[in-house]
Amino acid sequence: MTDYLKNIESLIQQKDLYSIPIDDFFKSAFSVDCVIFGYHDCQLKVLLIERGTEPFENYWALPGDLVYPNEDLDFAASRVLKDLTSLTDISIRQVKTFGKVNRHPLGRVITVAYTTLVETTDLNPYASSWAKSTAWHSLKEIPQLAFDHLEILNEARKELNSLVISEALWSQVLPAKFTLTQLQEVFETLLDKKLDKGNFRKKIQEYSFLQKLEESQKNVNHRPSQLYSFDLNSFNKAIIKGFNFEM
Amino acid sequence: MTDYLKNIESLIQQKDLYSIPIDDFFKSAFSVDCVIFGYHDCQLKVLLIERGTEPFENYWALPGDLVYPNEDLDFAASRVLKDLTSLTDISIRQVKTFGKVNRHPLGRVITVAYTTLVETTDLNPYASSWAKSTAWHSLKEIPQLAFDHLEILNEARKELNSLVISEALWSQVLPAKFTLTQLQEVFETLLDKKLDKGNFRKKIQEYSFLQKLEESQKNVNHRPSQLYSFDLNSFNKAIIKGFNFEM
DNA sequence: CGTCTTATTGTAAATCATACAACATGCATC
DNA sequence: GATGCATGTTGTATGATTTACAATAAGACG
Repeated sequence: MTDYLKNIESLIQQKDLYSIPIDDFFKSAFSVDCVIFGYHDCQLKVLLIERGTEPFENYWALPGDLVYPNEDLDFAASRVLKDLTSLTDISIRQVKTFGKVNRHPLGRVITVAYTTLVETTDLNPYASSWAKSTAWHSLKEIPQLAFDHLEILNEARKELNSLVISEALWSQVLPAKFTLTQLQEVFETLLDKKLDKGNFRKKIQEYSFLQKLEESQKNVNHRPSQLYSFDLNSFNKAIIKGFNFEM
Repeated sequence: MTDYLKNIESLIQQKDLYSIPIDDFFKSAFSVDCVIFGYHDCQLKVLLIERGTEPFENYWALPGDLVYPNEDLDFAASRVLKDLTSLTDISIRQVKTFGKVNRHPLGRVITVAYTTLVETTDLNPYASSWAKSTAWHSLKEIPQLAFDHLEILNEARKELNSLVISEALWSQVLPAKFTLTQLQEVFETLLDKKLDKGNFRKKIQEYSFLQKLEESQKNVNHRPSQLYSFDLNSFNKAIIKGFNFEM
């Protein structure tokens, strides 16, 4: 028995569970599953992989992975995202942990769900060796998913709206210079409702994190729109002030 | 190698991590830690245990436990609560999962934090065999805590306010028949601010989950107050309708 | 220049939040 | 029983915010 397991043994003993062999506790693993939402052109999709191995071979699933022994949980989520999409510096947030006993047919695996929002065209997702393919799926046409991934997806979708606001995830799907109409479209897509143009502008501009640029749109066959950029510093200050914002 | 581990091996192979020995993945465990807030008489406290064993012997810590091999995660949280307080039928909610590599000195242990709110006097918490003592601590006087438990406590405190509203946790700290003043006191304690009596009443009564009873207070040396009860059915209906409520 | 399209600003009405006051009611005391 | 006390309960005036909708602005294009 390794030193490591001896340590673990002392852990177990703390809990007065002498009747359960120590090995039984450490026959378990944890994984991360990523719900990567993609936005493009007023459409919201989610990135799924097609599994190439059992269990659930040929099923679609959320991209995920076991967590490395020496890897922080949050880091593992960023790694899965990066391996799949090559995107870094993307804010990815924990949603919830799923831990039913039988959620994985091969053993006890609890999984921590993470979610984020990216621009669909920012990336060429590629299938890793054990996935047959990857594809963006409209949220209205989700195929049957492996494991409890449909439940995970639904929880993440619920979480998305608040993250878009509280974490400014919207800034990840807009170009560095954007118009207020583009910004409004992102909100409308995510909230799945029309917003009044005038009211949206009044409200959003009360917050200081929108920086009016000297520039405006070019080559459009109508009145060109003022361009704005996202000021992360002001946004963080606003968060500290305790900042409350609904649409 | 057991069948179980063979299964796990196929799990690992899916991830193309042949360079990492399978055993390394399964030298990890997961636990639940419970942030049990206690309310009584306009005071908010948290239930801590004093550790009787290493690591962190003699430190105060959140009550927690490893998750049994055949136990759902949510169930484990209820079990910890029940073992410690004998309370059942209490709504306990997941807060967040903490998974830094070195958060536990003895090995890789990720922990899922849960939180709830109970009436302090509803229970006599008793120390289990590996805890020297348990006690309610005021949130203003938290001793040094074991592990990353201070961080967990702070996250749970942030979550508490929204749960009090969205999950009606307040109903767990009031008697079956209560006055609006009592209800207001719960909100004031949790939000840590005074609320206007008239406005509070107007707002809270717009929601249908407060049921006016035929009864009123007895034996008080002032005008007796109308008693109300909590109607869980209406509350659930309100939630389905998508229900938004701030104080 | 006139028309098209979208951007931007304005405004009236309705709704909601806030602060504060008035009144009600049972108990205690005289 | 009349009076005062303490808290419960209801009302209202004010201002802030939201909402719906309209008016105007500005560049493209013929």
